[in-house]
Amino acid sequence: MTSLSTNRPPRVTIREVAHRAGVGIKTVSRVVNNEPNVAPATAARVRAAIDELKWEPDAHASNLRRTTTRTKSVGLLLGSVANPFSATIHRAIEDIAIHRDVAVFASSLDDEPEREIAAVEAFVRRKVDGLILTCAAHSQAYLTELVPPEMPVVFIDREPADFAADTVHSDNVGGAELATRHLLGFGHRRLALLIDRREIWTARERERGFLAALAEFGVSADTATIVADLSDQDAAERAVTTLLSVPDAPTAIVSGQNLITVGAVHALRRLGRHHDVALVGFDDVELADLLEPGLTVVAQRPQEMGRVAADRLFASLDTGHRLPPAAKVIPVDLIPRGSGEIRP
Amino acid sequence: MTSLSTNRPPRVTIREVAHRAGVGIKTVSRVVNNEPNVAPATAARVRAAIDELKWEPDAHASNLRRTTTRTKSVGLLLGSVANPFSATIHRAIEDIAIHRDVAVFASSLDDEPEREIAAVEAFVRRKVDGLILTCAAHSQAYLTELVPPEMPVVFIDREPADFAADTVHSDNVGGAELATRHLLGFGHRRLALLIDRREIWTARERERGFLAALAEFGVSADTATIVADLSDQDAAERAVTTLLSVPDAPTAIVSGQNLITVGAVHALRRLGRHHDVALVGFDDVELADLLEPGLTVVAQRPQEMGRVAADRLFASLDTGHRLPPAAKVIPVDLIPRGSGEIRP
DNA sequence: TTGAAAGCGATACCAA
DNA sequence: TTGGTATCGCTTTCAA
Repeated sequence: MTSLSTNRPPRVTIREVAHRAGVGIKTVSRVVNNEPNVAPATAARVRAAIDELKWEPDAHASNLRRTTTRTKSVGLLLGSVANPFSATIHRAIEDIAIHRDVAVFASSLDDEPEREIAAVEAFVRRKVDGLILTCAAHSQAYLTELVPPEMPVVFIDREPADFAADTVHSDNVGGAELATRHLLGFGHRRLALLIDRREIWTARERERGFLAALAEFGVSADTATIVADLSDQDAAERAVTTLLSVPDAPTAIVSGQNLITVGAVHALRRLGRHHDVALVGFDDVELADLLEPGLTVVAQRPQEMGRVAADRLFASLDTGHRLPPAAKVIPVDLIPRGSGEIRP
Repeated sequence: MTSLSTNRPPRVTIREVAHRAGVGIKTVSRVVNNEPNVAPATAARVRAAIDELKWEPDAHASNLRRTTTRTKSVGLLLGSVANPFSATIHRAIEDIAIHRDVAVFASSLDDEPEREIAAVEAFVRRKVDGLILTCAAHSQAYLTELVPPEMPVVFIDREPADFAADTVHSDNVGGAELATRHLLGFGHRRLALLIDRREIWTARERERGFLAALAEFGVSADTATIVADLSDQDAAERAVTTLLSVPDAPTAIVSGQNLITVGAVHALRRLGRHHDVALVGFDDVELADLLEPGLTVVAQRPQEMGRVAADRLFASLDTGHRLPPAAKVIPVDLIPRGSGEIRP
């Protein structure tokens, strides 16, 4: 083998454009970067030359010398891109980003703390302009040294610890209260709560709301069963099966998350108890209205969450630095469809 | 405001590392790029200097001069990141990419041709290493001039036109045949097919399969109703309502896509015909097994599709050039759950 | 309003 | 096995 032919395609450079337009390269640079002090006629000639030559500025070359470099990309950390809740957030963010010609990197964490850090590292290394993250780790202190001080960060769905930044999340306490109060209002006194691992902030918040509603109705927490550590559908299904097999079993269930809800519905159906045990799920699921009975849920607004988070991120990006951290709480909506209106 | 302070952090450069290690910069370059011809002792000294100075090579500077530049990112074009089918593909690809430290950009096209081209442009401009795309445009000829000749491209879910590259898709014709044959086997003779716009390749393929099965059973295509241009749930719901309002209405429905299936189920329920009109959907949907009757579907294997597509992309990337285009057809699975086993 | 010259931080080539 | 030097394509600086 002799000619290892670099085969580099004959790139069009700024120099050729400048020559074609009969100006200096600095003037071409001014035009493409919308800098002031270019005569309209000159700018027009330059633009014509750019079009004729089909020149595209080389991003690497620009960013090399530039002080404030933008990759026009953002990093998004989610539970899983395959989870409908996360996917809806993702789409909402993409819809805002695309208007600004910003591309979105997404990464699935599966609630594993190490993956959160690895993903942040990976995105920072790729020099994303900003980060939107659903945190999985116990503390976000690591962000202080990992993320450049001017890079905007927005937390979505969960509040961070040891790191101050914008946060957007559902009214978890209020939503769980609403669900629980709804069941209590229908006469239930033996309730169960099914939640994910307590390391997860939303699980803790929803538990707080559940307990607050019980207290409000003067129902002792001792009469309630709380099953935690339910991180997938199968675990939830097994938990409900066990739950209902004991004497004085709960007559109503609050599910703390969409996967748990689906698992619970499966269990109730298999046991033939779906017309008998009340169920309210946190977060809506597809086809919930077509089940028999319809599935009552406290619906979140993932699209709104994504939109608000993206707006906030771009606001920081526009001002050129992080805005003072603010927290935005998104309301939830109780949707009665049948399963939550069953009496004990 | 006075000091617009560039605030550029004092960057560590390769020069300082070379000085510290007592070598030339080219030797440092050799070490970080694992090039041959470096004495082990020298390499060790260089590595020590890199660690001490915490030097990280500047990606922009490297990529500027480098001929074969890798950003360790790939672009993924999907129907919508919020559609469960697309989202599952996305996740499968991410799971493979992450092992190679490759990040994934995703873009939702909503089946709009212009967005396909815009998304490809956006990704090429960001110098992704490869592209996986569900095409929405009529022709992919544009890729020839838009995409660098060595950049690997894999089509997923749909076959491209006017551009040869790897393709991964379901057995659409076979799947539609399977669904239709299933209904014909239960005695149905007046069938309806609900599909998306015929510009979409999968819609055309599934129509072919539907017609083939009819022919196989000696049923004239004239007795069948084909409703096309159904691109969302509402349209499907309306179509089914209209469909069943005429005399000699179809007794069985084949739905060509997940959104259409959900719309059809809604219509049947609203009309109270769900125990009466048979339905087989293409592509599985969440909770399908808990409906009454259960929803019979021809399930696709989105996870397998994503995995195969990603494997193929990385195989091309590993060899350093596009592999000869190959087509991989992924099997589908008929899952009988009740709605497809209703007799006329 | 304009442009010439001096980098930016790495890689490529070639001589030592 | 090494390292000097010429780039890479653009932004910055500064003088015209």
